[in-house]
Amino acid sequence: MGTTQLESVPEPKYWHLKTVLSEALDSDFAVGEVLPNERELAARFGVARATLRQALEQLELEGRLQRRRGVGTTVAPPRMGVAVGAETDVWPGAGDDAWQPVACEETTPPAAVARLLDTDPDEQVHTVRRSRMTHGQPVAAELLYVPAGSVPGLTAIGAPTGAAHARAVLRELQRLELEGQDRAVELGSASAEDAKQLDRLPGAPVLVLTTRYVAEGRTAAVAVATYRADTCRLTFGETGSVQITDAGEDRRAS
Amino acid sequence: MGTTQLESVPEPKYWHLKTVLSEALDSDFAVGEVLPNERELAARFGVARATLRQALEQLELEGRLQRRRGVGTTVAPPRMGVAVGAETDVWPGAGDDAWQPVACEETTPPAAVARLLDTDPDEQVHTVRRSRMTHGQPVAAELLYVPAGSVPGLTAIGAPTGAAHARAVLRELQRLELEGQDRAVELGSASAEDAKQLDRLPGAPVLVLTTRYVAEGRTAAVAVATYRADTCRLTFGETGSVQITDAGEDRRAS
DNA sequence: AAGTGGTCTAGACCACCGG
DNA sequence: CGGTGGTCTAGACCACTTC
Repeated sequence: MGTTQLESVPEPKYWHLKTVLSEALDSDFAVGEVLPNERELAARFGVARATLRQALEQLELEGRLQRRRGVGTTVAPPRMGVAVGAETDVWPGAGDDAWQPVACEETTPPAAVARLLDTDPDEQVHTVRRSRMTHGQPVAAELLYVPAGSVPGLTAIGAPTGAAHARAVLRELQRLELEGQDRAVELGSASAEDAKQLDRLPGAPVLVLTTRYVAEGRTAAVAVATYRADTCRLTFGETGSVQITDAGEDRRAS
Repeated sequence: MGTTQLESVPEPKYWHLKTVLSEALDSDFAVGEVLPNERELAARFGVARATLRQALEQLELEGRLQRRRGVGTTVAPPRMGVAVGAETDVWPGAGDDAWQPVACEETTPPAAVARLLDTDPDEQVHTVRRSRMTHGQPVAAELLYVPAGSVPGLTAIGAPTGAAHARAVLRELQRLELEGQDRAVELGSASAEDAKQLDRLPGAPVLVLTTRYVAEGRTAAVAVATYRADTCRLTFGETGSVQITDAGEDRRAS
């Protein structure tokens, strides 16, 4: 009879928690500040720790929080805009950007990359691993796949590994005339190696940027770069004018 | 003494599970096939259901699985490439693309958008909600913010809401000469409204594409489009030639 | 009604970081 | 060493879809 239906569609607890925490972050916390630990927060809100963690995970996914084992949970700064292709039609390593070659070896690329390169699935290609730093933090780990045909000058090589060889491959690549490039972005999760390079745990969410470099009418190289999804916003500038500097998640009040 | 340390760095169970399941998906399952339910899978692998779910969540995040409450877990098809800006320098709604206006109302945009538009934080702007379909599925939900100054022809309006008005705003917008656009991509989670429009649960991972349209030397409009991260790969074509069709997650065997 | 995935609990132990 | 977040368990109930 008088049973007033308070919640016809009961919002999940963790969802409501996320909203409450989000508003608290906006009003009561400064960037870099550490939150109370999970056990205390859970007790304070009267929920199980797992539920509280579900809310924290969402907030971390949205780039609002940063959690580090053994340290604590801190308020994350706004995501940094990372330019990808502001320098359009430029070979990797040309504009002496923030990329830094780490190593190089001969590998058989993943099937999907071999398809883009139009090589045999078991053909070995030069594989350059690079690392991108911004503001002192690692933001991206990249694997650049270069078929032997794209770097004909690299025939007599003594030690086909290491950072030195990586630079040699990049140098040879820049001798080709770049005709264009296609890019694609998708969500992924960090492999064990990428995670280490990005200073995150394996499985951390990443934005996977696949770039296909076209020269002499064919695919000359393919780069697969994984960007930290929690700290990065990928910007694609075209006008050369002021870029989007702070769109970010909708830190709404309503 | 003779204690052979089998696992100096014990891999988490859910991580190992994910690998095993991933390989099983490649070899033993076809796209669209339904997996055994979670309780049975957990029993079969000898883990708690929560642990199994952690592995399934990762695989869903990578676009390998699709889970629907009340139905089951199915093998997802490869992500579809969704072109964003293959038609560069075109106003929204011009190329009669897959976008479809849903509604329009006057709102005060989020603070971040107001900053991009360079309007007062509490100034009302036309807000067009659009929906993008591909292959019969909803892939993106967009909010397009248009300040009154960008559509001077819209002064005497009777009913400033609804799909009809949305089309009117887009029509007026196309009278301006588009000079360029900036884009940014980042990870987000679906709001309740976006989730409904995308046929997902609130909080589902989305790729947020923010586009700034420049005309007459200033920002004439801003679009915030949220793409389903589980099913979409955003492609940025430039050469106009063959695009990246299937890069995707590294379905590796190693 | 039966079966599915989604949420939630109250514990436990582990890996890592700092002093 | 103590404190942090990360993993894992064995249950329970709920919301949704399908028949």
